[in-house]
Parts: sequence; structure tokens; C-alpha cells
Amino acid sequence: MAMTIYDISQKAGVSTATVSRVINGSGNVSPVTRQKVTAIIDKYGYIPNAYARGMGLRSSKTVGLLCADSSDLYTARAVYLLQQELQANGYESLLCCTGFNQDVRQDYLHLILSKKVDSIILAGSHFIATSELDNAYIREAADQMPIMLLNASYDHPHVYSALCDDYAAMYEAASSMIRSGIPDILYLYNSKSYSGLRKLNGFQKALDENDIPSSMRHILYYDGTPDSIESISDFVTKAADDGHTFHGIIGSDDALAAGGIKYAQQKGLHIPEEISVIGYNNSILTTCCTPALTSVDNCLEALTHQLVHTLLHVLAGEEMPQKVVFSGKLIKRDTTRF
Amino acid sequence: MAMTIYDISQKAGVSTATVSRVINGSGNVSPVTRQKVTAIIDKYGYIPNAYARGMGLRSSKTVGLLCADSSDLYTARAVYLLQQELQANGYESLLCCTGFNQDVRQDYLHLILSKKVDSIILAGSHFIATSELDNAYIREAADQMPIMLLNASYDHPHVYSALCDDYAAMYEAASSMIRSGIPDILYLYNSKSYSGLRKLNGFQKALDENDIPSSMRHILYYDGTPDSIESISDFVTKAADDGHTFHGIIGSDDALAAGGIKYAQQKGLHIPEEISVIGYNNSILTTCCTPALTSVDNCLEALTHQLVHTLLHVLAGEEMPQKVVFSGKLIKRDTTRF
DNA sequence: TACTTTTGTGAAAACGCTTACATAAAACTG
DNA sequence: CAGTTTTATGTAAGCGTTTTCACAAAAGTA
Repeated sequence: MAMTIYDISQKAGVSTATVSRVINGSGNVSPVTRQKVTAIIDKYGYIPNAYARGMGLRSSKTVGLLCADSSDLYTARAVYLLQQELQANGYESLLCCTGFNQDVRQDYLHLILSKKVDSIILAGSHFIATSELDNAYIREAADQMPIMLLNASYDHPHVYSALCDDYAAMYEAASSMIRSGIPDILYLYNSKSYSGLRKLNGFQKALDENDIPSSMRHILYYDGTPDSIESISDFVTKAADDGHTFHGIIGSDDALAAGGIKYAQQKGLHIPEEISVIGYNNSILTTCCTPALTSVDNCLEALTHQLVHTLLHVLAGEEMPQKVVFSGKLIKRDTTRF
Repeated sequence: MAMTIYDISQKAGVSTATVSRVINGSGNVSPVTRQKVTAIIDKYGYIPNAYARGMGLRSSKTVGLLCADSSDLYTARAVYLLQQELQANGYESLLCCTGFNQDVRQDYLHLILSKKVDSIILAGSHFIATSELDNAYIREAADQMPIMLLNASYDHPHVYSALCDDYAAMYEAASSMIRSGIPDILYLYNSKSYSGLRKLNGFQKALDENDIPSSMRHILYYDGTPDSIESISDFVTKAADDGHTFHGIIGSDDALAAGGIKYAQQKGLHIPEEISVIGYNNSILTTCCTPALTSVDNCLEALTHQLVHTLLHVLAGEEMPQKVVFSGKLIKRDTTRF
């Protein structure tokens, strides 16, 4: 029932080779023949079978998009932007969400390799900086194709990355808060990914430079579900009850900071007069909060654009930089005094 | 360099047919042979080429996930859940975001058909209830494979759907608000999708039943960018300035309702004493807002689960219901008086 | 034991496309 | 105009699987 290239060649009175050449715009075909074949193709709505095609060709024109959870604010946007960039360049996106499950990830690696994807893009807080398992994973994949890292980096000849200088951005955010007269800051983070660690280091750097004593450093890892603001505020309340005293809160993402705002409100503390809050990612949550949340814009759009740009050129066999770094920007709103 | 089934068959001293049978668990293979072949496969880490495979097989084990914008809160979650369900059942997800662009959608349809996907799932506020173009699109796709609709329905033998009874849920939400003593409600919506229209109708029904005069009906279509809470509150402010008077705001999604909250705060109106607000989707925004937003939970998880369930059975050739309806649930928080 | 059924296996065709090679026709050379 | 290059096209050999068919060996039958 479905048309094949053979059917088309019959109807057009030419060989399959000619039809193939017309479809791919390869080789020389006379204008009149091209026209004739095109007409038949249009008439019957013929669409070549990508599987048959993928066999002859080297490229499947597909890229695996690997992440843990594509529904979190940041990753969702990253996935969307990547997908858009890829589609605009004729590539398809195979979405692979591991849900932080190693087995699923293994299955996906298998699937991805069997599909002969042209590349894999790792997005979101997928992997943990310290995990040797992750490294093995990347290395294995990198043997077969270029691997693209969004906001992470890894030293390997086939691994390319585009990242935001989270270190500098968080350093800037913390410095601003200290400069505004708040030395005792609660730092909340919930991911030990590369970017999570970079942020943390930037924060520490700012404290170090300002000689903040360790008694004023409150760095807490929140390992609850990331999508419940209430449980975050409960977490902060508990921290305060446990003796942590702070007049500023910095979250490694906007949800954490939003939890900080909730905490302040429940406690009856005025923002920003009595306590300041800064988030990260500059997501929709920033303007949803009251007061609107000061946050770091990590130029995700630029990152995704660059990453796909690099990928396309790498696939075209060109020499490209392994690593491109952009800088984030502190967007000032109403939860800070500066 | 990459292994083929032929290489494996050589090393195992059997034919390719036997290797294929081992891989697919089809036909009869003696335990000893199976063992021998499996060992070789494992040893060399052989992964069959999905393209070659897709040629012989009828199924590509891939489903197209079509949406307009996978980064919006609701769709992102839908996509993630669908992808998880599919992956758990051995299917891959080809993510296709049209960005509301007809040409892109056309390209994707082409791509999808060439990839011989087993089905297409339409998710998110993808298509407009009144658009004949959309219908043609669905029909065309439905000729080739089952089409699954998330929270929409369409009468066609190959189109299946799982939906939330948004009509009833919104009716319930509006009724509750009216019952709490608020007859003049501002209804904000930003999508003319099937679900958008169903919600609107449910809202109207509640007003009708309570004999709310048309002078108290404020139904506004917001067509700005959906991810800026500020522009929504500006929109509401403008509506109030234009003479609309209301003591309740219902949004067809949480972002719109959040804009309503912002508006009330800027105006200095107390929530819920002076003005009530209800959102829809029960997203993370609900707890991010202050006060926490009362919202309708539209049981997305149940929908996605059901949809994939239906799909799998349809693909297995079983008879399945064209349409399964779930009911939403009003989650009461702090922006309403009931 | 002679006959039928089942089981395990391989040879080879098919799947729908691309492409290297061959060849004929057309277009240049000088 | 003979010789060379270019252009247009077709033939057929892959690409890596699955699967039909055939057949031999093993296992049941009576």
C-alpha cells in the first residue's frame, strides 16, 4: 500500500537511482526529468522510508536528548530550545528521560546506540560531578559519537560543551548581598551536578573574600522533592529552629529561593528590609513570587544555541572549540536591597 | 568497525537466522545454542542496528510526541510523563514541538511519517477547536496510524483520547466561588484549544445556573506571552480600569491566576477577604504564590497513564474505548474563602 | 521398527533505499 | 571533425536485519 521508490520510478519511467537523486538533490539530473519525478512524488504524496534510508546513509539525522527529568522548569526549557534548534537544522530529537534511574539510563544508552543517533546531548542536572559511573557512561558514548554537554564540561576529545559561568554568577550574587550589608547567608542547594558545585564554589569564594567567619556560613543541602515550595519552607524553618541565623537566603534555583520567601512570610519577616533572597535561573517563578524574586539569568538560550551550533559543525567534520563559556547576569527585583 | 549480526553469527558458528532468533526470542533455539550466541553478543557488546531492523519489522517502536511548546509547565509535565510511560513499555519518544508554526508542523508530519512511527500523541494546547486545518491534519495522520489525543477528543475511528472533564471541574470551581458569595468573577483564558473551550463552557454554565446577569460577566481572552506574570497583572489592571468590576478571578491556568494575585496585591486588595482567585492545573506556581493559590488538579498523571495504556492495547490489535474521561478536583488553598 | 510429528538450523529472499560503476548522449575542444 | 570532457541515466551491488522455506535430526507414536 505504501509507495516505495520503485513505484515512483515506474510511474515516472525512470530508474530508482534517478528518483533517489531527485529526492536528495545529489548528482546531475536534467531539469525535465527532475520536474517529471517531482510531479509524481507530489501527486502520490510519496515519503521515503527513513529506515531504509538510514541503512545506506551514515547519518540518521537524529540526536538523543538525555536528561533526568524534563519536567523541571529549567530542563523543560532547555529541552524545548534544543529541540527547536535541532529541528530548524533538519535533526530530530529522541527524548530520553532517565528519572535518575541507572537502569533506565542503561536501557536508553542501548536504544540510542541501536538507533545510530548522530550525537547525544546531555541536558539538565543529569549527572553527578563525583560519580565515576557517569564518567564511564560518557566515555563509552563518546567512543561512538560526539557528546554534547549543556552546562557541564568533561575532558575528552569527543565531548563538547557550552556552559554558563555559574561560578562567577553566583560569586557576583553573593558578593552583592554581602555588599548590601548581609554577611550571614543561608545557601540552599539541591543538586550535586557540575553546575551545582560550580555555584557553590562561587558562593564560597565570595564569603572567603569578605572574611566571613565559618559561624556565619550556613550551607544546606536540600534533598526533598524539588517541586513543593512548602516542603522547602519547612526545611528552612527547621534550619532556623536548629540554630542557624541568617539575614539572607540564596537558592541554587528559583524554587529553593521561593521556599525561602515562604519561610520569611510565615515568620513575618519583611523582604527585603529584614531578609534578602536571591534565586537562580530567572524562571517564571521569579515574578510569581511576592515580592518578585531577584535571580540570576543563566542565558540558557545562548547556551542551547551555541551547543547545537557546535554540534552541527562537528558533525560536518570541522574543528570546533571543546568548550564555550557564557556569563550569567544578576536580574534585580524586589527581594534584595540593592 | 561496528559489529553486525553477521559477525556474531560467524564467531558463534551459527547462521544469522539463528542469531536473530536468539535476539528476538522467536522460533526455537536449543538452550546450548542460545547460550553460546548470547555469550558472544555480550562479549562483543553487539547492539543490533535499529534501521536495518525497522526495515524488516513493521513496528519502529517509536511514538511521535507532538506539542506546540514543551516548555510550558503543563505540557512539560505531560511530555515527561508520557515519555516515562512509553519508555517503560519499550517505546521511544520523538519529541516534536511546532512552536505554533504551521510550516514546522508540516515538516514534522513529514518526518514522522518517514520515520514510520507507530503512533502520534498530540499533547498540550496544540490545536485549536475551530481550525479546519487541524482537523485535516489529524485525519491525514489517522489514515496511517492510531492518533492519541491528550485532553482533547475528535471523532474518528483511529483517534483515541484520554481527557479530564474540564467542563465539570471548571463548573465546580466557579460554583464554589459563587456559593462563597462572589457573583462577579473575572474569567481569564489564553487558549482556544479544546480544553480551553471546555473550561469556558463550564464556567458559563455555573453563571447561568446562578442567574448571574451579563453585566457581571467578565470573560477576557489574554493573548500575551504566557510566561510573564507581570504582563498578566497589567492586563488585569487595564481590565479593571476599563470598568470591569469583579471580586473573584478565575484563570484557565495557574499563571493567569498568579497574574490575578499580583494585580490584587498591587491594588492593595486582601486575598481572600476582598477578592478570591482560582487557578487551573495545580502546578508548582500554586504554592509559589502568596497566598497559596486554590487550583484545579486535572489529574494529568492518570491521563497520560491511560493514554499510553490505550495506545499499547490498540497497537496490539485490541478493541479499546475511543475516549476515557477522568474528573478534575478542586484543591483548596488560601486564595478562596471556602 | 516404521511412520509421523516436532524441533533446531541454515540458505536465501526480501525490506526500500543509496551509490559505485558503466555507458550513452551531449557538449566542448583545437 | 576526431578526440576529449561533461552530463544524464540505468544497472546492480550493497546496507543489516527478519523471515519464509527447506531440510535434517530428534522425539513421539502405534
